[in-house]
Amino acid sequence: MTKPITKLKSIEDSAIKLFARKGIKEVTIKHIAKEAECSEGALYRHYSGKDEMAWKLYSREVEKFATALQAILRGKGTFSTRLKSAVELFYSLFDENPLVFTFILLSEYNFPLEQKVALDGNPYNLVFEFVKEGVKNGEFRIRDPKLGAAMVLGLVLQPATLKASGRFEGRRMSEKIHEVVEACLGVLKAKVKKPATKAQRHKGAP
Amino acid sequence: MTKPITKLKSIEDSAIKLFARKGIKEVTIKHIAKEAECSEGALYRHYSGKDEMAWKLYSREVEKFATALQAILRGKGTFSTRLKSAVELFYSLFDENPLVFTFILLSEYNFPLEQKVALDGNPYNLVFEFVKEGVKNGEFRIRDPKLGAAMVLGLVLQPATLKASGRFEGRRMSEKIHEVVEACLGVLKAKVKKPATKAQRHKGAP
Amino acid sequence: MTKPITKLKSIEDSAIKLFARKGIKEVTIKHIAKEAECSEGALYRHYSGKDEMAWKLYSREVEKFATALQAILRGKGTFSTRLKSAVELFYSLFDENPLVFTFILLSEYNFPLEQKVALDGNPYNLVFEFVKEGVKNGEFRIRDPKLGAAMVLGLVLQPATLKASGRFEGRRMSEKIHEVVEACLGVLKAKVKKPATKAQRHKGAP
Amino acid sequence: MTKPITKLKSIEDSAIKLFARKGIKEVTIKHIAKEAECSEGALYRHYSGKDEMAWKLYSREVEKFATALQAILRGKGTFSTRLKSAVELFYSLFDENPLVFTFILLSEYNFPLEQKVALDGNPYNLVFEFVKEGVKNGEFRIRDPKLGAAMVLGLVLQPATLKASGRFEGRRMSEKIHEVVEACLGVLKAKVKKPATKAQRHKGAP
DNA sequence: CATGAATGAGTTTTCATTCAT
DNA sequence: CATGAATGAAAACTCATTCAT
Repeated sequence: MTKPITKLKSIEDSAIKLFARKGIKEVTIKHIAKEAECSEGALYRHYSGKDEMAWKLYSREVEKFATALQAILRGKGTFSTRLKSAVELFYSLFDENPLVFTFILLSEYNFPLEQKVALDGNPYNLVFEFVKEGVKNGEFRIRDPKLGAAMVLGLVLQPATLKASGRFEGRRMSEKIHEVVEACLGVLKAKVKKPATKAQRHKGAP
Repeated sequence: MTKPITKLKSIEDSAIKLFARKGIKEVTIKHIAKEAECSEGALYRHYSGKDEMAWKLYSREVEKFATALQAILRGKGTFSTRLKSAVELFYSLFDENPLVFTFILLSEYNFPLEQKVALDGNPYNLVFEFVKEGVKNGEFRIRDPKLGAAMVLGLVLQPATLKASGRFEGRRMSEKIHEVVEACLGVLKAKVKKPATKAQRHKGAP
Repeated sequence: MTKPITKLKSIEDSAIKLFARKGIKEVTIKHIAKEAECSEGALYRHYSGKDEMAWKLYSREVEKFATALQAILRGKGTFSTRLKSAVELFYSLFDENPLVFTFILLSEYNFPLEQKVALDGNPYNLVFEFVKEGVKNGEFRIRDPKLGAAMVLGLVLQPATLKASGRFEGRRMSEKIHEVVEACLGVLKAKVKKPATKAQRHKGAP
Repeated sequence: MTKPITKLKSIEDSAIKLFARKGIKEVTIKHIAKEAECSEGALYRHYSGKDEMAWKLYSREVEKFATALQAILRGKGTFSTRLKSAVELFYSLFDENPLVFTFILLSEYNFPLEQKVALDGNPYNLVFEFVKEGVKNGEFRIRDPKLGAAMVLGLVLQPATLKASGRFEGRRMSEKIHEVVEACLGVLKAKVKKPATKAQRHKGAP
């Protein structure tokens, strides 16, 4: 019954690992087969070819993340709260499985735009929509929501990207959540939720 | 003596253009030769191969930019002023020559880390150094300068990257300078230079 | 498991044949593939390239021969007897498989010296060692063993080389064994074993 | 008047040096031009191409040597005396200009047989003819003159070849003349000229 | 004339995919 | 089914030779 089924898992893990390290184009079927300790032909039992595999893995992981992200961004709470949860989600998942996120982040430009745009719940779109809503709602007071989304995206991703490429020390991205969220809220000119603690008396636009 | 009549320029321009549009790996010698209207062998008089060419072009352009960036970041004026000039520099150059910057931004991950790190005047390092100085000087009050540099970098680059990949409309990046600079200063918790309006009294951590 | 059905043998045989006839440099992958009736890519499953293949085939054949030669030269019997056996070995193998030996003899100078010298059981070294021993033992009375080894080597190889390059007629090198051995013994100033006929009384050093 | 004419000499010397070290096929026009410190096109002023140059240099040097060799082998004196002079000639010239002889020895198999055979005064033919005459005359008593010529050739060339490739120490081949000549005479079963002095203690001409 | 960049045909090499075993 | 050798089309690279300057 519980027979190990196939080497699919091993193949996919190996592929993601190698894609993350060297880029899709640099990785050959031979590499993957070696890493997964299986034959070169094995891959074709599960995918029609290398390109399909790369795209399937990419979109699967992106959508997995996007689903969680969407739940948060479209969820309850103030926009600021949701933003914070989103960053927490991303950095936690990144810490849990840096290879997957490195793969996602670095493979971004290996697929034609149309494909990516068609992705159900493209993260960039989610963020953009979220910012737009926040602005409409009045909680974010940034002028250009599209620019705001782009800046926030870069602000959150860049530290992770540097970490992925080894140029950012520190054990876990999670440690940075507070500062990053604070920065995001500043960029979006979020209303200070509670003048509560004297903390975060941020950026109130005039 | 004798005239150096050469197709080098044509080859390099063609290569950068194609690299920017399709990615290094997707571009073949044949493509470049066709675009440059020369033979395939011509390239090899100037470079030992495609990979070397890509790296030489990348590092040349990065260093060219880094030199200008350095002059600004290490120049005179308050840190905030210099930051503004740096963003202006980047977005103006981007507008002037989007292909070159697209090439740089999207090729980033096609080179092994060691190579990039060894780059004279690596932009990330310049920004990090700049932020650190700004913090030491007291003009920036962000806690973690390394994180700050990463966030600012992402914040500035991401809109350009989206533009480069066609997902960010708007004619010119230059139009965004003001908002981006403002965001950067917020992230770094810059002291408000002139208590101009009473605006921007932000982010003082407790 | 699964059958290893391979064209390796065919590729190697074809390569040796062609290398022997036209020289390594003149032979293209295309030639080999055609002769072996396989695709050009097939070679690369077994060797990293043409040069590696040539060297591997060369060294394999040289070492194969060197092993047999060593067994004889370090074996039992008088030095003269062993020398005779060695010549017999070489000429018999040459007759059996002229292509292989032609390949070896004519490819000699296609490999950098260091590679050849590193060859396990380099035939020249074997012969030199053998002559040195023979001198120490007193059976060979030549003054300069290194020179002796060189001369004997040339004496034995040159007729074969001429044969290999088509300038030496005669069906089989084996027919020449007796005369060649006699010449070798003379060169090395071998003690006359049995004052057999009064022949061979030449070369007697005082 | 005495203007340096051309770089022909420099080109030829460079070519011979490189051919000797790496083999004709391995040497490119670029190599030669660099070594000769001239342009790649310069060569074509003197030769119609690389192959022609190689053959012209080869045949020129071979014929130069062959002419001298012929004068000796067809000259006066006993066959043994002439043989001695021939070896002296070869080893002296080799010592004077090892690169030229290395080039000749190693390039041997880079030209089609027909070309070489057509060479005026092919050294192998000269030696063969000489041995045949010596046998007819009765001074050499070897049975098979063709084999004898081959063996003598190998015996003389092999030490030089090893020297050329650095596997034979000793300052000069000339030092070996006596022993080599003695060996040659033994191989050819030369009549002892004068049982005279107690043995041939060298080359005294009659 | 000399130069060295360009040519272009030929060669080597790569590698996703197929398929006989 | 799994394997890994073979395929073959595409890509990269080489280099003798040409020729504009």
